[in-house]
Amino acid sequence: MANKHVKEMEALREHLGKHQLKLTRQRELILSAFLRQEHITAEAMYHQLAKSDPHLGLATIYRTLNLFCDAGLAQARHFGSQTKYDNVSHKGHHDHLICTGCEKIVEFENEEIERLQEEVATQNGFTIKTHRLELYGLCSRCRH
Amino acid sequence: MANKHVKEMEALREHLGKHQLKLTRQRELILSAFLRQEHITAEAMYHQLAKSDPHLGLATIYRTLNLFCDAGLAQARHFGSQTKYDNVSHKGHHDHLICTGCEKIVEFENEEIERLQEEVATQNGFTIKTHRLELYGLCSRCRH
DNA sequence: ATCATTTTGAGAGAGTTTATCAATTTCAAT
DNA sequence: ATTGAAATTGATAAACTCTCTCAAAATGAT
Repeated sequence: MANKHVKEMEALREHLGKHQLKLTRQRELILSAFLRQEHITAEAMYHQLAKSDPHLGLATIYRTLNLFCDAGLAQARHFGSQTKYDNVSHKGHHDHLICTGCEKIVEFENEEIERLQEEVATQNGFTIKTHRLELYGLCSRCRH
Repeated sequence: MANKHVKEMEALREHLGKHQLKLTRQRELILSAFLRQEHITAEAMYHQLAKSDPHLGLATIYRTLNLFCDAGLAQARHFGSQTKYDNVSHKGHHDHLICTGCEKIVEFENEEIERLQEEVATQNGFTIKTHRLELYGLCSRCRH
């Protein structure tokens, strides 16, 4: 299980080293669990990990997920009242199709859209660092 | 000032009428203030209106802005921990360029991007209801 | 003007995320 | 392997944003 995520583990180590931070049991555990998901909230991860490690604090989950964001492994997305953390380590940037019926999330990438975004930004004198694109609607199953 | 926003006022009246809701002094006041802004949080509007009407409650601002959303005059957008309400009454749908340096927000529309979004949705069996596209970066002034 | 219904204001309450801090763990230097 | 300075953790309090509650006030159809 651990050897599955060597690359991400290495990326975390590198970030820690650069910022005089330490590698802890909790950080390894949370990274491993995080990489098994596509999108997860801190709360959900807390409950999930409580089974194997009942004393892992919620604050630690939040701190660690934010650390992953700093390290470029995760990306936070705010949905209404909750924040979901996306795994962006192993794949490139991606956008989301979200079904408002069943909450299903489909990821997609579209080169052409990305290119047009750059174009719009340039026209307005902006240099884009990141972006978010979310399409909300009904999936084929929920349309009925 | 009031006669500037006759159309929106009429739209609100129509919504109220259809849902057996009442037109109050507060709703008029908040609508008038809301239409003078592009993007505003409930909290900011609360402080802004406190000067002229110290007893206007925060809950009323929230209730009223949500009412405007129902009426199609406003649209809520979640940014990190805060919710901004956009004025969408007088213009069509638009997306945002956001400067992470000075918080400036530039609106834009791009037909081609919208078309490609539809295409992606169709490919995945989705029917889009709404979307949000936000580009984050630095404006020309903040790049230095 | 009357009165059923809706709305308001003020504060309590709910939900999510961050701050605090003593105790513990990490890791570089012995 | 041991030490010790520095970082981290867990538990809880606190902060923050937004909604709920409910008595008092306002609205608008009659």
